[in-house]
Amino acid sequence: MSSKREALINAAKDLLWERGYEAMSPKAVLRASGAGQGSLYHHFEGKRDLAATALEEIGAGLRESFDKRLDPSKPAIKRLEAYLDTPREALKGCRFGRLSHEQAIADPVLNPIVGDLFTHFEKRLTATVREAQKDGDLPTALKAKEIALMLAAIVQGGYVLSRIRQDEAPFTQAIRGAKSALRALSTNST
Amino acid sequence: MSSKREALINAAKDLLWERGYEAMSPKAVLRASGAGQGSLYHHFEGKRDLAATALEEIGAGLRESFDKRLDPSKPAIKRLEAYLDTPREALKGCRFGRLSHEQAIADPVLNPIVGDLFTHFEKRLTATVREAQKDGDLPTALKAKEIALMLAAIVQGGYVLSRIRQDEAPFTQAIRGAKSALRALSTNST
DNA sequence: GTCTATAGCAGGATAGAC
DNA sequence: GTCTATCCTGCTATAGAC
Repeated sequence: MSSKREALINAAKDLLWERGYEAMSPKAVLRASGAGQGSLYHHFEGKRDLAATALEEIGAGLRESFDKRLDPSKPAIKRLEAYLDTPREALKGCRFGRLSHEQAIADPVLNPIVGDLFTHFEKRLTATVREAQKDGDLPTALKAKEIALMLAAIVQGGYVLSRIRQDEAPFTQAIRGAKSALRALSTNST
Repeated sequence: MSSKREALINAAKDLLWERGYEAMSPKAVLRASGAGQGSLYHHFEGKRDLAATALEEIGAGLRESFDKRLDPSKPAIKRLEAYLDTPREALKGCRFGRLSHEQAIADPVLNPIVGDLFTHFEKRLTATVREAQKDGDLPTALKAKEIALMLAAIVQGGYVLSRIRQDEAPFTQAIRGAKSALRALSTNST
């Protein structure tokens, strides 16, 4: 069977989060997984193929937890808050966002894996903002897509600020700023 | 004299922006600067020292243009908009923000160079938000520091989203969302 | 100050035995 | 399917001539 295959993928998932793509060396993957060179190149074409497989799995997990957070049982404005309130490891960074400044993000194989998930986020957030506007919880003068991208940017930018400062506080505070801004917009739009 | 020294620093500045720290190889710096190995290791202790020098210069430039943008001749709320409206190359990324997910950001020599500038940004933005509140242009219920970090995060996150999507639009739209949100908050706070 | 030559080491992939 | 041994390349730094 392919017990080593799974071990390799899991090790790659960890290392992609900890170090990113370029700094994820096959050697480190082998060490972390307990597999030998042969297993890696038997199951995968190479580093990029392994990373692609690992990223697909990571993406599936991220998408699932995102969709769960935006489950339409609560009012739209609460779902936006829930998105902001998603528990996140500010100092480790976003598993996908951290790849954004690597060369790998322009790779034709790897880019869609990351990009398609963000497109999904953007669409769902935009629809949710629009719904909140219909509910009278956000001003209709705002463009839904712009607010959606703004919220996604706050999360991604929060990671950046926290990593630079080596402190969780900037992330937490940026998120709190976003939530209180939403609330201030909300109370004035009725 | 040290004409090669300047050439090395300038090449490093370019490469740090294009590729980041880890991917900036001394060999590439030499090629781009036209200098030989000897010059590099004569003027600098090594790659890290060269990068530190280059980052200091980059940081000085960023600080100057930031301070110019927030010059207190205009009302505070306009200065916040001017900050958001700073011309930026969305697809190249922030010269400092792009380092946030590299190991180098935790380096005791390099981190302060980047971190101190962001601390400066945060302080100045916070003071500006507070001033806008006093002017009656933003709700006093908001915490100035949180809004300041939120704005900085939107810029940094905009870069991330644009790089992931390989498209300037997400950056532009996130910024537009922030500006219209500020305006919506502004018209309601008087 | 600047150059070329070279060293030591790690990244990424291949070969071939078991 | 999995292993170890090996290869080639490029990164970072040092040595020593000019």
